[in-house]
Amino acid sequence: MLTKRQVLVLKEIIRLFTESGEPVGSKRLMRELPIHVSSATIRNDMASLEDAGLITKTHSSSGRVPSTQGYRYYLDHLVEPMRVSHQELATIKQAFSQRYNKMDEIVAQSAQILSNLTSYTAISLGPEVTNIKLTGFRLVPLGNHQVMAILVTNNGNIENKVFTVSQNISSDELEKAIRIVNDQLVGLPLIQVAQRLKTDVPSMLMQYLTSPEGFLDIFGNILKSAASERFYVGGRLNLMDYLGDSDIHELKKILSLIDADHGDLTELLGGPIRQTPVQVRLGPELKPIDLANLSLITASYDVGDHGTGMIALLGPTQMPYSKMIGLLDVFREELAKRLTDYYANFDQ
Amino acid sequence: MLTKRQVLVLKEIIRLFTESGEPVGSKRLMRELPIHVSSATIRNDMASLEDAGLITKTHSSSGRVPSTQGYRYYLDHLVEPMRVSHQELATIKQAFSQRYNKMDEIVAQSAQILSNLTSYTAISLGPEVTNIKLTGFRLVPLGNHQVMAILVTNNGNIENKVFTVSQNISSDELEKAIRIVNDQLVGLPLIQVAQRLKTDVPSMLMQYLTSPEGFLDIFGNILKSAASERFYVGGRLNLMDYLGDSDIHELKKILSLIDADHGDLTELLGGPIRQTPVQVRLGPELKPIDLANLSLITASYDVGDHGTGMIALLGPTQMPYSKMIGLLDVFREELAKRLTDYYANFDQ
DNA sequence: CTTTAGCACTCGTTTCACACGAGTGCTAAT
DNA sequence: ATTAGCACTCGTGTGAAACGAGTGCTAAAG
Repeated sequence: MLTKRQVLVLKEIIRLFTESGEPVGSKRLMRELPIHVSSATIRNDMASLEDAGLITKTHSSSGRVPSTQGYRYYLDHLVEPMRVSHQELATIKQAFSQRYNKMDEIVAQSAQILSNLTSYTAISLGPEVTNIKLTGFRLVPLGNHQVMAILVTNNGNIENKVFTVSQNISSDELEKAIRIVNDQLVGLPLIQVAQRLKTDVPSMLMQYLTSPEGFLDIFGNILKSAASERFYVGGRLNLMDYLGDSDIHELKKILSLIDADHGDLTELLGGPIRQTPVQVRLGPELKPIDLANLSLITASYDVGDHGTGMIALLGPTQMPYSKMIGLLDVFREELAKRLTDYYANFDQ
Repeated sequence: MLTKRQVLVLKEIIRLFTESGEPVGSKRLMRELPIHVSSATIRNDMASLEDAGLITKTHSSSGRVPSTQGYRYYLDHLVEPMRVSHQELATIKQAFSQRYNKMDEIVAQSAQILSNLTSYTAISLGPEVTNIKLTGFRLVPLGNHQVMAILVTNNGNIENKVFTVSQNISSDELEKAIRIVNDQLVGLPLIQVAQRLKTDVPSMLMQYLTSPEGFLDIFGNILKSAASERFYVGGRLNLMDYLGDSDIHELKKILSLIDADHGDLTELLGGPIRQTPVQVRLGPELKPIDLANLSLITASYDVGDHGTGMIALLGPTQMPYSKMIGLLDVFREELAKRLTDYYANFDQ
């Protein structure tokens, strides 16, 4: 069990180390601490903290640095989120004040805003309803054997792809096929749509199309990309600022991880989307790779019926957590509000 | 004027420096050169080359390194493009052997392929016809006040955007408006389209739409993005490998330059697209910023009536130019061929 | 006139010794 | 329980010395 003063010392070590980036010694602490005790006393406390594994030395006679466990303890018991200033709140609102035509645009921009605000790297992931439903499907002939397929889902996602069809399918036949899709499949969750695409839909299409395979390919293809998660990353290059000392290979590894869409990033954010408060995960606690010297703050945001999304902030372990946690907490609310507004616009 | 042997020495210095990355000394040259002369003789030649400004020392008693002028001389008078192996050619063809549905996909992939092939950074820019023409315009209502606008141009570009319209415009009115656009504007160069959008088109639309402003906004907006150039970059992160020694700020500067679409990149590639052979520009010769230790190989590719595009390779100054120039020369042909095939598919 | 052997010289790199100082742990006194 | 005092540790910085790859120059040989 830690004494009151030991807790104070730990907090101060974290504060000073975050500010200066240098190991903190007992004399320095004596000057900075609000209480008046000698450096020897502080040294005793520091020894206890080290025994508890909360701080370490960089070498046998250096100042102390918070350990991963030290940060963990701090985050679990000591941090108190800082309130964001009115000014900052205004900046956020201002940044969101554009007009958006697609849900994705808002989510993408939120990563941008958050990275600008913090000078770290932000990752955002659109709200995901457990069962996205199909609300519309269109095929638009563009001439020259080209067709654009458009798929609309109830979470506001609009997916489109251009396909080249081998022979000219008569637009009459297409019309009918599209009508079948819209009559039979609209309103169903995407998972069910995908299922029926393999079972009874082909035979229904058979009546109108001589070879429904091409059509099914197109539909299946675009269905797949509508169902897959999409990440947006803002401030990739900020990594270079706060990862300064570490070597270039490390940097490349992290950038590749972030740029590789799907899969790995989902794991980094902690698996499938679910509602969580603002959470901090430290480098060694992260999967799929141990991001030494980095930590990740994640938070979910809630858009009611339209699902739950995630927003995350990747930065150095020596982050001003108090401030960042407060910021993210406000930010998630703003983002949720902005998305709710967006949906309200054409939902009723 | 350089003697035959001096030229040989220069070539060998460049070759060895490219291979090893270390300054080349007279003894090393004596071993590697095909002719048998003493190191003293070589030293004399090296002194002449240094007087001519083609090589320099890193310090007063080090081996020699090619100077920018030295590389310039080499590139202007000495390089002979290496033939690409059958294997490599096969790799290129193989990489292009997918099915493409959009012209952009081919161009984007070409940057990817080229960067994989070389481990450098590749930039590609789609073929640009001096006067792109409008070949089609569609508006597809998606429900919920949303409309997707699709614009097709004769260079195979397909641009689409989703808009939210304030009040429900009757689809009847829209139909008519679209017909006007298609009847009046299709076949015209985009520049003329943009012009007429400001002059006589509004009054024509007036007959069918009560407030054509919204429509014109949409159309103008999408027209703009169809007309703007688009760059594709492959192997951004390779920069980290070949820029290893240089500092992290340099790296960030270059990455920002590359990631900032439009504008700066056009300048880097040497202004507006035109037909050029494979060209090498060295760091100090580059605009808008002096990319010390880097050099840029550019080449245009020609797709006949469908315009001329650019492809470029950014790498370290110590590149195996002979090989890279040969490669890029073959690559431009392959890319042109691939695009020609693509257009032929629905052009007749 | 060109080439070569020889040699003194330069300068970056590595190694080692040494001093400095910030910081520690421990002990004994308060 | 706190504090003053002190020996000890260890990273950092400095300077001298040894090393070696490479150079420029001179004088002899071809």
